[in-house]
Amino acid sequence: MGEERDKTDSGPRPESTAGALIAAALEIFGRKGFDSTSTREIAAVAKTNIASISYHFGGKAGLRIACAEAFAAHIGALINSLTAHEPTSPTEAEDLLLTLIDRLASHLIGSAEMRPLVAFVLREISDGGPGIDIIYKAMIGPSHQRLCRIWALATGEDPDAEAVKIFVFSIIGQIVYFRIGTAIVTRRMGWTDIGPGEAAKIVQVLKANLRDLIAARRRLPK
Amino acid sequence: MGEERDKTDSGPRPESTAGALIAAALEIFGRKGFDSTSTREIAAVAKTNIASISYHFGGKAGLRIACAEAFAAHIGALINSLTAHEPTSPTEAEDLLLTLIDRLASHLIGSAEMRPLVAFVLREISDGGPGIDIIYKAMIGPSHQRLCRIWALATGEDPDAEAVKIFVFSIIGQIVYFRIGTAIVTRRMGWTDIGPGEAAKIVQVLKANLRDLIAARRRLPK
DNA sequence: AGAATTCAATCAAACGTTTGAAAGGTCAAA
DNA sequence: TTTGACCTTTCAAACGTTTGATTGAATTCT
Repeated sequence: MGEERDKTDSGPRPESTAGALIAAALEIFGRKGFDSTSTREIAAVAKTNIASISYHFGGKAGLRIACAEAFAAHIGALINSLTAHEPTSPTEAEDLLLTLIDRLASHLIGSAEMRPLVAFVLREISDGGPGIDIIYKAMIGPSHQRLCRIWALATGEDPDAEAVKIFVFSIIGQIVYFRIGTAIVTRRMGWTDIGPGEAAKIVQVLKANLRDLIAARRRLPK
Repeated sequence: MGEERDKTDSGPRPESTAGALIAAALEIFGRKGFDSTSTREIAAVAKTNIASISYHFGGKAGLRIACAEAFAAHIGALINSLTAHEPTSPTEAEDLLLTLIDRLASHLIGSAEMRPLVAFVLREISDGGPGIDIIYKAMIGPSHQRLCRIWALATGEDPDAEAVKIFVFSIIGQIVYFRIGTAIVTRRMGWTDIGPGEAAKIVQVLKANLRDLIAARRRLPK
């Protein structure tokens, strides 16, 4: 029973061997994919022995799940911090919506700190990996539901309507694509990469889009 | 100990070994990723010997590039067929824009025929594979540039403006996400998968979004 | 016949995992 | 305080399997 976690620190711990393995695996899994990552490379980056992976996580697959759990734990606090305030009026909901999209996009696109975590999650999703379940429950499910509620309050639509759910996904899709298709975007834009400066320009466009969409829906009577 | 193969078959199409390998690789690469796909599985699906891959394409990496080229050739005709008509007025541009998004989204999300091709391309993009160059030149570059032109005509903005380019990517991102995040979307929506029926609902939302965004931009004076 | 292609068999390298021993820590008994 | 048994953790080495690629003979086509 060698399971222990440090509650004072957020994210994977670089101190213990298990924490170092999770941190290393999270980064390499995200960058190269699960199958393309060898246990030897993970152990080397974590500065430990290969056998530690089997010892602590039962194997490579177990380490993958531990990475998803570590991400969920790390992102949980961030989600909760954004869930503190609940809007009561449509205008308040609109402001909150714009703020949330700003934060979400900045973290997803621009943040260098979040880059490995985001890469891991996106790869897990597009690969249909076993981490989807954990990630969905910890992050996507609650976030999407909440965004639907706020959007419904802002526009007067039904938060449980199919079209509203799809719409919220389309907004998220706008953001996610700039991470997935970074190689394409940078090439077309003439950028070398998407740093904070480029991310700011993108966020500006996405916020303008959302503003226009809210205005268009608000104009329609219930 | 072998099974006889009738070469004088009257099968549906007499496919060459190279063609069968490309078709098989395209499908498996798209579904499982390049590294996770073994040459043995490709050869088995293509009903040929492993050595054929090295013989025809010089190796696994060569087959990957051949897949990208095959996709580019296949998609080139489709792109050209949509590029036939050039709009002259803003309203004409708006109609064309909506039509193009409809076609693009239907092919990307709903089409069962295109599914393997789309999966391969998206994986190549997110993996930063060597096929990006071919795919960009054959499909993404021309398409994006053209969409920028049409959008600019519809709204009176500058087709070379940075914000316009980013905006067009955001529209594409809306579509792509429903392919990338199919596992997430179906789970939240309570669907089993995204077939033609679900795709139609999504396209409807995306077209409404685009309509609203055009109206909002059009309203602003030049 | 001669070139082009496909085949079974085989190669070295890399893979994830396992092994048994060594190292580190804890704690009750001496 | 010292001792020694016990448990956890780390380590080098090796395991069997699978990988992409290659070989030379067999087959097919021109």
